[in-house]
Amino acid sequence: MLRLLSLLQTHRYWSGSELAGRLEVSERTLRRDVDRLRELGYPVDANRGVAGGYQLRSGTAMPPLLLDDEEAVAIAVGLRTAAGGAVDGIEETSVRALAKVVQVMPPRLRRRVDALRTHTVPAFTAGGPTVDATDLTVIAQACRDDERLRFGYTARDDERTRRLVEPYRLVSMERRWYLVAWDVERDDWRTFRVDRMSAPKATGARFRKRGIPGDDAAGFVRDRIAAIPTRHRVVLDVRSPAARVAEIVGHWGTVEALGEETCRLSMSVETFEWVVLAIAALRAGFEVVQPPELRGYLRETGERLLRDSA
Amino acid sequence: MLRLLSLLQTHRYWSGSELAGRLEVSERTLRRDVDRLRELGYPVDANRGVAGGYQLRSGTAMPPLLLDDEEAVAIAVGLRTAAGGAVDGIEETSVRALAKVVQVMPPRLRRRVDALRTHTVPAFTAGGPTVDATDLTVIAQACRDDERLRFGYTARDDERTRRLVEPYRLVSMERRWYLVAWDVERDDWRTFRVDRMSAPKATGARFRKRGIPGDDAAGFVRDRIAAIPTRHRVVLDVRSPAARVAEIVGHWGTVEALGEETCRLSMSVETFEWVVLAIAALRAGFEVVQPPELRGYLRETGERLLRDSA
DNA sequence: GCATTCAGGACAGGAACTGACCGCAAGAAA
DNA sequence: TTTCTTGCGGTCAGTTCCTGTCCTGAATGC
Repeated sequence: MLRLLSLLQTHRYWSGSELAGRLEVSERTLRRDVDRLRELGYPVDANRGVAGGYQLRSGTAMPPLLLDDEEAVAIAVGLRTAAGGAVDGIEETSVRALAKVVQVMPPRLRRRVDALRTHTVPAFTAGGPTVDATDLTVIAQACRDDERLRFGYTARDDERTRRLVEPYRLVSMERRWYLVAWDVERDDWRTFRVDRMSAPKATGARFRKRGIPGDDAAGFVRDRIAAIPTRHRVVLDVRSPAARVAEIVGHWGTVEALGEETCRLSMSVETFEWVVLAIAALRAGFEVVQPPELRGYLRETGERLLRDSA
Repeated sequence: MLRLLSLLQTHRYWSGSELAGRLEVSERTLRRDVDRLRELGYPVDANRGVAGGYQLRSGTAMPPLLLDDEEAVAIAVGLRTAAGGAVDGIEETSVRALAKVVQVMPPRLRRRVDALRTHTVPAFTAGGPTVDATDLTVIAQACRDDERLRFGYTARDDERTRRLVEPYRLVSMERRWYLVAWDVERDDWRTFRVDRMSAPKATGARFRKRGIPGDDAAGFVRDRIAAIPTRHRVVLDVRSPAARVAEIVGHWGTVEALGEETCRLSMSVETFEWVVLAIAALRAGFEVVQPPELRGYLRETGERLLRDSA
């Protein structure tokens, strides 16, 4: 049954006799199995006549995915980058899915995933700390399974401590990961920045989850974070046709034509380096509309470039 | 049976009675089912005594993955970015896995994936053309299923044609996707850059795959590509401690200490904009070691920054 | 020691799976 | 049109194997 699903997933078309042979059953049984699949909600199309066969179409629910080794590795790697913040808005889900995949993944595949990590083309966080996706999954699993977690933590003042907590939830906010947890030794709720944690390990000891005050982990984190890394809203007027600008940096912000040869580029960035990158890529004159402090930054950078490239 | 696997995948610990209740079977049957799973090679651990239960460990093979909607979306999105070239070396596998996932994905989920695409934080291809992952999967599926493919193609000289081909294989090379296919109308093997293709559609007509000359699609592409986009090898001496430089741009190249306060940064980039980004992020003096033409580029960019930020 | 929880053998009833045989229908090619 | 291929589905009998209900053991933690 599962094998049938698996075969249907790998190759789109199969003839009845081929499938029956592969599964070592009679063709009648195969037809019945196909029927069963259909009853279960997996739509299997069939074509009659010469060169007919079966194929699995998309249905209303995800069927069990039967992956080979390589595909599993690819999925894990993809989720890893997504969890790292490459795509907005699905970090949490990615971590959850990653935890699930990693949990059932044979160790040899896990090693391959780890090996590939080193080859990741970095999303270039421009100085921002990166979190290790492996740690992230450990934490996510501990949250899910109500297991206590032990880790080292470097506080903002560089003080290093060992912590034992009852993890509550992972929260992704402003490109950073936070763990909301009950600190067992300090007897209180705390938030931890994941990039400041080291070597998190589930102790294996389970606990009964307690309710968080306000019942809103994300809100809790938001309240706790005094200094949210501000994103800057940047507006530039560029002396280049809107079409060209859109082509080069379009997926980065919005471009709005001001005339034949000029346009306005608006984008939201975390640090000004990205603006420099955009300007470099554009190879066109520009004018800073907003914010004023960007001018000083650009001037300073320009001076450095000019002086040191002599 | 599958439901049991699914439950074991979602939550790490389950007590026997809980599982039995959820599946509406007796506990004896549950134990037998667990046994069966174990015989199938899925290692289910069990803990006795108070607070005991079952958990799914990683085994020697990937079990069928049972995903909920959100997880499926996360996986598709992750694979999408990986296929787009965010991670070196697994583009091909990612596309294969993506094709598989997308094929069985209910339409409503597919729409969610598409919706999320627009929110993708771009890997900032700095002017390089981007391929649409949806097109990529269509092509990959056509390759896999031996279906003819119809699409529009814009050649290097901007000439637009309609093509009907028998797709052979997708090849990812130097951050670009190429399709190797037998052009039915031109009666010859051709390579197509995927980013130059528009609206690829499988016609549904299947064909018998022919062998490619040399039996090596990647080699075929390599031979056909005259101008491979060259990557520049850049070496900079930076007036900042190696540790600091490594922290900021370390995942981007290699850092080697030259003294207490200086170090050498080597990286391989496709375009010089990235060097500007690195210099901006470093906020430190530097000296270009290599290549010489980088100096001119930096000077020009510096001048523009200085002039236009006034 | 006791409660809890998993492990697993024996047994009987029954559901469901299987293969064999059949005629039929739909599509493609001659 | 005819013919061939391939999928569709009904019936039937045999048998596998799944299930629930006993039961006793054994490990774990209080």
